[in-house]
Amino acid sequence: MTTTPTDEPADPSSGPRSGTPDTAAELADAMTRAIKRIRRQTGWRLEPYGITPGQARALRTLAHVPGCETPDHAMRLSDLADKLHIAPRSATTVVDALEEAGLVERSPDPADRRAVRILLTEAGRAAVERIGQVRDEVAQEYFGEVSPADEEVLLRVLRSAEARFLEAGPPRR
Amino acid sequence: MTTTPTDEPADPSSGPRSGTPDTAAELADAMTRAIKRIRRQTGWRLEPYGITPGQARALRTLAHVPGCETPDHAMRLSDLADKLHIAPRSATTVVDALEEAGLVERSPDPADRRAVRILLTEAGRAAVERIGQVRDEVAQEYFGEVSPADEEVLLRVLRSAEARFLEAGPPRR
DNA sequence: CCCAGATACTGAGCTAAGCTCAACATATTT
DNA sequence: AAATATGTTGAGCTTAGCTCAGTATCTGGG
Repeated sequence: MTTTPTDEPADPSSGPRSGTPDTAAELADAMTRAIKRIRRQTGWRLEPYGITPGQARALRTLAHVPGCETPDHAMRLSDLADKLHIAPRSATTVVDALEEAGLVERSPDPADRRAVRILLTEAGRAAVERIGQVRDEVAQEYFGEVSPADEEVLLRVLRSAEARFLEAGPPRR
Repeated sequence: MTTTPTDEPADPSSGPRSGTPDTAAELADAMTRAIKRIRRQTGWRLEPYGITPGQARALRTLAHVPGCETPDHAMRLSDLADKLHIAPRSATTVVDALEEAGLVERSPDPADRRAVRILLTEAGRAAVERIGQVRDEVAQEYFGEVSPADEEVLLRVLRSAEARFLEAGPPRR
């Protein structure tokens, strides 16, 4: 949502001048377009490796937790579901596919025999590596020309907006 | 893709300092998180009106073309498909739903009897209005506290990155 | 110690939103 | 006029989600 109607064509020269009340919306739109393109590019470049966008998300999520190699720190299936904002049952399917592809393996939780820990395999770690490279590469192509000073502003602003949002209560609905 | 693994929890205080080679990727991630949250919020707030995210995209796209009230300037179904990056056949289904909901109506193209022009109905225009309001509202909540100066930087950077991208050849694949 | 209720996963079957391929009507070119 | 190209849609498939119910296990109160 808040998707800009004009995706590709959008000419960046138009739009409200800063300070206008709807600059925020314009900002969101510009970011939406950028992210959409970056995601599309990234998806395309991972296709040759047989990694789908959904798998990439899952792998990155799994790899993100510290100690994700060990059966007592790696994510549980339900944790993965939470992070991905999908139902636990759906995470089962995602993990099935990853396991099928040899990128991940289920390991019993040492402390809770109901639970399953998801461990990255060697191939899984390699995939995460590739995903990171592609991600960096694409982002670099898109934002590489931005001056360090501007980058600094961007990051600062995004982070503070994020912090404010998170603070404003847990994701309400 | 290029989706940040840690969605909600991501603490904005971590990450590479600016200037680091992968700042660009960090930027993309931060933007991804922001956009995701904005989209989710927007979707939720449109639910009560019975407007799905997909419909909102389509409506905004349709409303975007100048003269979209007249059967000889309004979008054709295939144009809509292009803009939405979906197959023409899929646009048929989207339009079916919108027509069903009374937000849109098919009108024969005066100049090409194969083609169909998609006109917004009165209700359709009202829906576009609501969508715009919600979009502004959510964006404002997320980016409202950003100083005008920072906003200016953000928009400038996003636009120039966009321009550079578009210039770098039509959406390659 | 045992049981009632909570929790972690998964099987079965559904839905939404995309897709392709082929049919059909109409345009355009030769 | 015929051949080819274009715009839309019917039929049927795929993917990524969902819920609901079932099984296995854990945990807190008696």
